[in-house]
Amino acid sequence: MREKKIPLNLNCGLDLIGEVLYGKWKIRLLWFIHEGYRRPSELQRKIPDASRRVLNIQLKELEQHELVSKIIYPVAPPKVEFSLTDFGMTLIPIIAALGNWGDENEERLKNVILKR
Amino acid sequence: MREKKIPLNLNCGLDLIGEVLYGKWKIRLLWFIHEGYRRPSELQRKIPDASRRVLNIQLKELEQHELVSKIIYPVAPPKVEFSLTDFGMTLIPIIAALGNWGDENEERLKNVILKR
DNA sequence: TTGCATAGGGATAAATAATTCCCTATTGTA
DNA sequence: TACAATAGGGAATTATTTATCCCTATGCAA
Repeated sequence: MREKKIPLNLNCGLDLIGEVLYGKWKIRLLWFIHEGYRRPSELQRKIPDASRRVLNIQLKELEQHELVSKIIYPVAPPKVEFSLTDFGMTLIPIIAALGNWGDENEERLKNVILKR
Repeated sequence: MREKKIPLNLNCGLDLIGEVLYGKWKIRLLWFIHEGYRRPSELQRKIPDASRRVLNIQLKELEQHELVSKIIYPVAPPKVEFSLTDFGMTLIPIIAALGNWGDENEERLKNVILKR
């Protein structure tokens, strides 16, 4: 998310949450961090379909939005750990609900997504 | 969503729900239909920031994914009505949770989104 | 008869998002 | 010494999504 030409909509709760949660991998990042995968390389391995680059970028945005915090250990080779902030933690039940809905409807969803 | 070059990920519930809910206006469309705004022109007026075109496209995808159904009345001028399917209805509590989280954290979210 | 409301599609342009490839640096291991 | 793992940024390119503009059609009201 760099400068936008199209003005932001921040009119309602759905606009607001959209601003911080849009991004192909953000919800999964939050979820995996919550599950205890805190280092960039671990997250990378959990989400092999995403490019390293995008994960870095989206992690940085999550950090700017105060959903995760980042600790850089001054060692070599470098060590970095992410964790959910208290604020980020409040999203976990909602993300769980999203994932559950997807799991519960797996059959049907695969059908309608792929049928086209 | 036309042909994709990048393969779909349908590994977990989060992937699946992402496939049907991604799209800038889809969640809002579902919500407004749930609130009783069923005609395309009404939805348009509720979401003036979206172009007519995209709303049509996203409504069509929601229909293909069986979250909404569409009735075309054979009259002139044309009349069309959308409604949530039973399947789509099961998303409403989750969408409500998303919206509530956004509303409850309005201050903070506006801050972190705009501070940059 | 002009204009508006209805619904929606095609073509194209613009904006945004994500990928790919290549670069820096350090330490430990084969 | 060469290579892997660690973390991450720059540039360029591709993919995807959304917006803009223009078109069709019908019926009603001023």
